[in-house]
Amino acid sequence: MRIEDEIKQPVFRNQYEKAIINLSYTAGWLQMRQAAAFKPYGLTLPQFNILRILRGQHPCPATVALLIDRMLDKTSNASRIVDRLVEKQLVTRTVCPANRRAVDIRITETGLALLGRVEANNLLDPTHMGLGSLSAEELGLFNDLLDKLRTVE
Amino acid sequence: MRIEDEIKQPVFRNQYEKAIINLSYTAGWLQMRQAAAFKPYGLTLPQFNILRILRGQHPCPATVALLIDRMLDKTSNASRIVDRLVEKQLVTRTVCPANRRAVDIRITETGLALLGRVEANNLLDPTHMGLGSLSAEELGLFNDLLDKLRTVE
DNA sequence: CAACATTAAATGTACGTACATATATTTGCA
DNA sequence: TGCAAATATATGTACGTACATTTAATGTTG
Repeated sequence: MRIEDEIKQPVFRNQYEKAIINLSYTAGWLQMRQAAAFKPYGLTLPQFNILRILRGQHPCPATVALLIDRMLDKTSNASRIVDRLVEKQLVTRTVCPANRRAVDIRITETGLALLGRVEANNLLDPTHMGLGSLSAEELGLFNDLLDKLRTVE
Repeated sequence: MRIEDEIKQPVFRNQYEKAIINLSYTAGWLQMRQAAAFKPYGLTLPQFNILRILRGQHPCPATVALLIDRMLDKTSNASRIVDRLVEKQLVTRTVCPANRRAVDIRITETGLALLGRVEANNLLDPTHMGLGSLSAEELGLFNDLLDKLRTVE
C-alpha cells in the first residue's frame, strides 16, 4: 500500500519529505512485527539480539563492552537489558576473575533452549517480517539506496 | 558507506537479513540526526510534530483524539507529550465547553514563535537530514520499494 | 429517569533510549 | 609506593512507546 494511503496524507511537500516519512513509518512497521513475534516468548528484540550474541560466544562469556560493540544501537543500555535476562534466568552474570571491573555474562541452558524454540518458528524469515515481496534484484537495489541515503556532504 | 562497514559485520546470512538490518540502522541514523537538530530548541521530534499539527489547526483547538489521528505512531501517548508542551508554555489545555470529556489544546504565541525559529533554520531539509545524495528518480524508486516491502501475502 | 454502555482522556507499569554521573578496579608513571 | 588517569560497569533522570486500567462525562435504552 502506498504511504499516502497508509497514513491518510494525500500529498507531501516534496519527495524528500515523503521519503523521510516513508522510511520512519516502514521501520516502525517492521519493528512492530518483530516485537509481536517475540512477545509470546516474553522477549523484546534487544533481549533476543543479546541472547544471540551470547550464544555466539558460548561457552565463553561475554562482557558488557562486547555486547555494546556487537549491538546495532551503541547508546542502548546493555547493563539493564542484561538485568532483565538475569531475572528470567536466561543469562548469568558473575564478576570476571581476571579483571574484577568486568563481568562475565553467559547464556544458560534455559536461554539456549528458548532461543532454539524462537528460531524453530522461523520468526525472522522474510514472509513473516515483510520483504518477501521484493526480488533479489530489488533487495540489492534497496540496500544500495539505503547506503547512499546516509552519505552526507 | 556500506552497511557492512558501518556496523563492522562483513557478511549477512542473506539479502533479506541485510535489508532488515540496513532499514533499522538507517531509520535510527535518521532519527538521531533529527533529534540532534531539535535539541538546541529543547524539543523532541514528537513534540515538534504535535506543534505542527496544532499550528495547522490554529486558531481552532485540537483534541487529544485529533492529535493521535494525525500522528504517525498511533500508540504513542499524546496526553503525556502535551503535558511537556504545557509545562514549557508552548501549548494550552482547557476543558472543552461543548464536551467536558474532551480537552481543547491550542498552540500559544510562544509556541508559534518557536516553530518559526526552528523552521527558519531549514532543519528538515535534505542536506541536513541526509537523502540529499539521492536524485529525484532514486527517491521515487526508494519510496516504491518501501511501499512494496510492506506488502505481505 | 435510572442503569448501563460508550467515549475521551489520564494514569500506571514495564521497557527501551539518550545522556550524565557515580563507583569500583586497574594501570601507568612520578 | 602512591596517586592520578583510564577502564568497566552501574545508576539516575528525562523522555518516548506499548499496553492495560481508571476516571469522568455523555449517550442510550428500557
